[in-house]
Amino acid sequence: MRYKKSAVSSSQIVQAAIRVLARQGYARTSLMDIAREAGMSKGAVHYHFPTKESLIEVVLTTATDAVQQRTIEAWSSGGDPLQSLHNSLEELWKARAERTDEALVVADLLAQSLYDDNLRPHLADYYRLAAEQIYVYLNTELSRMGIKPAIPMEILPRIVIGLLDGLVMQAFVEPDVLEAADVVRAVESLGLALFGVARPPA
Amino acid sequence: MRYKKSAVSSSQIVQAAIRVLARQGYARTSLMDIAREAGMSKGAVHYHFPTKESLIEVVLTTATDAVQQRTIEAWSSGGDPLQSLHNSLEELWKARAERTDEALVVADLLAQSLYDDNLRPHLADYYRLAAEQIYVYLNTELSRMGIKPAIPMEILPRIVIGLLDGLVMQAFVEPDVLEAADVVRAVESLGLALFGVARPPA
Amino acid sequence: MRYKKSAVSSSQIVQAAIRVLARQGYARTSLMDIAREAGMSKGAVHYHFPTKESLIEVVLTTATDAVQQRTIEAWSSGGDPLQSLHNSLEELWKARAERTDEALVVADLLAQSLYDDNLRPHLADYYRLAAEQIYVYLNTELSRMGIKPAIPMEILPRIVIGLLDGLVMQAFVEPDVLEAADVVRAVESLGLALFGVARPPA
Amino acid sequence: MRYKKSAVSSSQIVQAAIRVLARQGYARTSLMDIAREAGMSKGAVHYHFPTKESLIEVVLTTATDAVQQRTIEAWSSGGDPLQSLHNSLEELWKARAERTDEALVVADLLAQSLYDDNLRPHLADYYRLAAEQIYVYLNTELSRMGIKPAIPMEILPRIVIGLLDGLVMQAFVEPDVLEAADVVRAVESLGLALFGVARPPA
DNA sequence: TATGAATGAGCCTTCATTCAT
DNA sequence: AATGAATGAAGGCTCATTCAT
Repeated sequence: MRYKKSAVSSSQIVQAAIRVLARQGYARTSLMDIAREAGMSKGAVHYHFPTKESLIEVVLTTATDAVQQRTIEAWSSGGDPLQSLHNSLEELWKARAERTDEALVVADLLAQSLYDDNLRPHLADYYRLAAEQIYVYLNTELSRMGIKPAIPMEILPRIVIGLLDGLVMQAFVEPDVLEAADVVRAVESLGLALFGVARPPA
Repeated sequence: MRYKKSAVSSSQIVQAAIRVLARQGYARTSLMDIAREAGMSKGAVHYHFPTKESLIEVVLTTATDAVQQRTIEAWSSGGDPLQSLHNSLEELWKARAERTDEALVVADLLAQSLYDDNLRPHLADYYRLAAEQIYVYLNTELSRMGIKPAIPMEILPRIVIGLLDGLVMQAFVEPDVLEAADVVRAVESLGLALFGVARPPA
Repeated sequence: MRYKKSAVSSSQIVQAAIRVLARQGYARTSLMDIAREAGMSKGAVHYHFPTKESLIEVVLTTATDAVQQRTIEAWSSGGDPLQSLHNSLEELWKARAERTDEALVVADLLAQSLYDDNLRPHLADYYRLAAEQIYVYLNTELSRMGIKPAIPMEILPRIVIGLLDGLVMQAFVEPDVLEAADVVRAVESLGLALFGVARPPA
Repeated sequence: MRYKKSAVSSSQIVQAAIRVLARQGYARTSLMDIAREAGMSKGAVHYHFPTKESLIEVVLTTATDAVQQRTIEAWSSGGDPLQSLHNSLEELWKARAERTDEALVVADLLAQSLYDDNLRPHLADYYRLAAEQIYVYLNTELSRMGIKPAIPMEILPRIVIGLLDGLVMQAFVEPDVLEAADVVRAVESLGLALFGVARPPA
């Protein structure tokens, strides 16, 4: 009973932290802010997470998991391969660009991780996992369609992720420059071009 | 005379700030760190830049300018269009991925800018300028080669920048996963595929 | 049965506290440290000792008792009076200087007691008891030997204690400066000189 | 001019710290207490002493110096050797037992030093210096008087210091048990007994 | 133009204590 | 009799900022 409460409080804190971080960014967020958002005392936060770093680590993995989780489902769409690719790309993009709290937190902590040795491995994992997902998906689909990509399959997933992440940052900085439909269509064209397949008319 | 000295000190501070920020990241850098690196007192820094924000703004524009400047030269290579494209892409990549102080600072402040209304416009400018450069270049080259891209020319530069920026973040997080040659070759293939041109053998 | 268990836990806590205090000193010891050493929760410690002060008081009396107890036996050696004195002094010294946990705790809390009105009386008792012991012993021995000291019998025990305590602090601060044999011999000479008796050759 | 101010403030802080420590003891004294006593902000204290430890170190050396300094003068009394010894012992005692702020601080930090590796060396120095002073004095006086002590000259100063320090702690714990006159007379007798000299009648 | 000194708000963390279970 | 959870008051420290010189 008491243990359950701890788990509940613990995740309340993490969720609160994600909300505050999404709103203010890491550099401007104090434990007090998080405690207040979680409706607890500062002491309670420290009871569950001995240091700020330990909390942020959990926050990061939680946020990356959320972003990841949202895309996993998108891969299994089956049916028409072209339509499936389209849907998957769209979800991949939305999961990052829709300014969900988790996506914002990942983007922010990504920069932090450049200088924080505890954070960096988590982001490396995040990239690796995402790359794997895409690799498996593309490998299946492409062999199903009997075509070979123009660039090595090992690097292709990294390209996809990089492209999306980089575009997301632009979208965050200039919200009106990039529209979802345009981006998806462009990425799609790009992907198809690689395999000598013409994009179907919009 | 006095003005010159002031300008010298001022830029010494900015350069010192770029070095320190590249080393420690924004969230872990204090004005004291910067002053020490610049060989001055904290008071002197405040004399030249009334607030920390005002200094960071100048730092950001200086850093983005440096990254920008490095690529401008790359565009004018002329000669064989394919070779020219290759060279330009390579320089574009290196300017971001070589972990120069300026590139690191831009990557770090990019995240800051999500929560800092003073910083964001500068990054928007940076993106806009880079996109314009690429637009002009591609427009010229493509019409020279008489081909039309498969995706709108308006969005194409954004794609290129996004792709490179996104890949750079991965390279920063996992230094050994992406090698320059691979990236350039892949991006190149990607670009060429868009225009139905096969990449020349390595 | 329940009482016994309580008493057991209670004394476990006190013993754990003595160990931790001997290791870290009062100023650096928290109730958590003590609870952990005792293998209990913080709440359990508070169940047995409502406040930290109340625990420390018991710790102090326990520690002084232990130091005291160890010397009591030394007094009853009988036999050759000179040899008896020698043995007693030696034990008196060792009980304090051997860095037993209890001796360290007494030394540490002695300083605390200067500012803690609850602790001071306990130390006063400790001194008084030790002085009494020595008084009784010396009185018996001296009258048995038929000699009179050169300084008042009332102050003599205080002198002995003071001498030993003061030397112990030096020994604690500089472990290698004072060797047990030297100290005992010196104190012995001192004592004997007071009564015009030459110390027997080593 | 500015430098002087710094030195002044710095020593104001140290003096304030000594007053507060003498009043409350190390374990109960915060930097805020010291800042308030010094009439400055907490930040100012940290400006002059980066850490609490660094301040305490200076406080300790200042306090031991003060205690030391007070006795140095006492040694040079010249004249009748017995009277000189008496005066010196009296001053030695008073410097410790009169509850001057410095003496209290030394007594308190002495216990701290058992667990603080930065403090211990300072106290070792304090003991060493005091022992040396006494050594030189006694050596001169005794050879002037043509007598030899019953215990080794190397250990004799340690005995004197230990005796006084130990008695001081008793006096601090039980202010009314030990009176200065009694102590001095007793110590004097003790010293003289060592050399076979009868103490002159009070 | 530059410095040393000082401020004060805020930060992360520790800790004795309370309390429901 | 004991625990896990939570509190809230300090505590030491950092830091952007101000100011007299």
